[in-house]
Amino acid sequence: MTETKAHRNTRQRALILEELRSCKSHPTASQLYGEVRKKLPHISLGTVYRNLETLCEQGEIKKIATCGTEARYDGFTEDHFHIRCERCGRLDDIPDICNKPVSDEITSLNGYRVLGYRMELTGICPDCLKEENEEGSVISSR
Amino acid sequence: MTETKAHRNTRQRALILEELRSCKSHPTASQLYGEVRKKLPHISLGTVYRNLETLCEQGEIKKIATCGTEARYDGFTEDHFHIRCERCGRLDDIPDICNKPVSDEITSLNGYRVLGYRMELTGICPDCLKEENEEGSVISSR
DNA sequence: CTCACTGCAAACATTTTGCACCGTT
DNA sequence: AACGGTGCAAAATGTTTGCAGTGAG
Repeated sequence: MTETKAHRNTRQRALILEELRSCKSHPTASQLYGEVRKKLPHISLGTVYRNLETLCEQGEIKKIATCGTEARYDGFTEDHFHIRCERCGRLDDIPDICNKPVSDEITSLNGYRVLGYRMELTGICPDCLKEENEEGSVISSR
Repeated sequence: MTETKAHRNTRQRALILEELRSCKSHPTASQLYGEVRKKLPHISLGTVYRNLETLCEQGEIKKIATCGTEARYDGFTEDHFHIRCERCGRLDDIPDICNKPVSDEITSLNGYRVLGYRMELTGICPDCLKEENEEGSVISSR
């Protein structure tokens, strides 16, 4: 049950990981596909998805919960949080300004075994704010 | 810009809201479809989606960020958090045991205007834990 | 030489949308 | 009546998968 399958280090996988590590943003599978294709024009989207899944299993990258539709991927796995723009969907890292929301002592809750938590701030990104101001300060109704 | 469209109170919308309010779980659109169809057999899935969107806009319900594929809906809009089973996807409410993770004073961050935050604990639900034990305590590698 | 991985395309799953008709207001 | 909402079916979107061939180990 714990035996790990031997993974091969293919050019495709290496490039996908490299791309994800070198970009600060949190791209979707198809954005990655677009980037990697510049160096490997015949790579397929299916391969990108398969490798993203494998890399997640290996703990090399993380898949980010998305409120909307497309999944995002993060090349950095240390615990950190994100802020998401409610207007355009942009997703950025945030500095560790948060209090630890859950005591480490809580390992069990409602019968669940607690393993971790995930947090995301929401707001309006700088670009969308600028646009808003240009339109004549329409205040978001939240 | 702020004019709200007049909404009609249709049987479909009322039933969807009623169903969502009366169930403690956080159903997906098609689970709701299944339930509502018991009372209104000809309702269509498209109508369910359209009404869920409208109800969200009206602030009557909330759409819950999902790590996986299907969106979940919550009939209660007061701030509260969820715990999600990493094994089976089950999603429960949790009591307010969390410290406020973000100071109210933080209204701006990385150029964003901060509007709120969203948090979710992750773990293994009681049912999956039981199964795990029956299988001979395989410890999740997390 | 093996078998994990690939490209491709088809299948899937979820959500959105166009259209003609219906029913709240 | 007006027009927002409905059912239906088709389309769009995002992701997964079957298959035969390829290449890392």
